[in-house]
Amino acid sequence: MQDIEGLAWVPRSGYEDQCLQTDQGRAIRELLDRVGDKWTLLVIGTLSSGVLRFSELQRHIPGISQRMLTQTLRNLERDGLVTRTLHAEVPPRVEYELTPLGRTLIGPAAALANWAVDTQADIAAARDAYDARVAAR
Amino acid sequence: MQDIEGLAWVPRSGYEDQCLQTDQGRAIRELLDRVGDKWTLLVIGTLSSGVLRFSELQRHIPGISQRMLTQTLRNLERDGLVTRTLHAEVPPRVEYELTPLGRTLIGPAAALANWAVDTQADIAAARDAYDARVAAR
DNA sequence: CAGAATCCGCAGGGATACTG
DNA sequence: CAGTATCCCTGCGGATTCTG
Repeated sequence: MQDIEGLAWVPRSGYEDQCLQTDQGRAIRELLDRVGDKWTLLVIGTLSSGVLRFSELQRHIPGISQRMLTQTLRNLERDGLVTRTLHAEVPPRVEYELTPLGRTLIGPAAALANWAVDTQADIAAARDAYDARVAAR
Repeated sequence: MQDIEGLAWVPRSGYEDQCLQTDQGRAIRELLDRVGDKWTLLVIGTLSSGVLRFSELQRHIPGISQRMLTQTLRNLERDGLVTRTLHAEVPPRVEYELTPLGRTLIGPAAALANWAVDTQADIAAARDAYDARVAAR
């Protein structure tokens, strides 16, 4: 863990320095590289409820292809956020589960998801107003 | 604001129902559509420290092009997260600022950014271990 | 200064077919 | 069942040029 107090996303004395050029900027980039794609957050959200096997995951996440589910799970496994357990049976059974590290992402991610839900009405209204303003011109 | 208690990203009674097929799934999609691109979170993070004009924003966010800054700001303005104030001078001066609604995003987004910083060492280690395991085979 | 418009490369991701 | 491999296409975003 490293100290990030001076880099948090909050007002500083002013904004004279370029607060996003260093660690904070990199943090955001890494974050987006890791969970900013189309499926990762959905997979994590689905796995937050417990262990699931491949086909179950696919059924829980409508629209995801085999290819993308595999790819997403591999990346998560590589990052240490998900474990993959292959049971040597026939037919094979593979179970996926969030690691303790992966579970630490649930809180922040859920907060952001809840933000999306809480603000959707306001944002839709703002959008309509904006579009009306543009159309009127 | 609508009730989302039953849809939060937490363990439910089990996972027998498809928790991501409805509101929660849509929330994540909308979230990613809105802030999942390459620059939006960086712009919001930069504006969290106060009012900035176009050129200042561009200087504070290394690597962003005029095109993408403009586009990002337009979207944020349209969603009601940022205000654009054109001062009728010559040369023109345009100032951008987070709206109260936009400011509500700072907390959740910062939490996620901090997660990225806090976990980067663990994730890098997991990655190295994974790659070593794969290379050894 | 703050943009609008245009061109273009390439990576994310969908559809499909095949395999241990 | 749980993948892998291949093809293909869309659109994100960079570079450049032009304007009020």
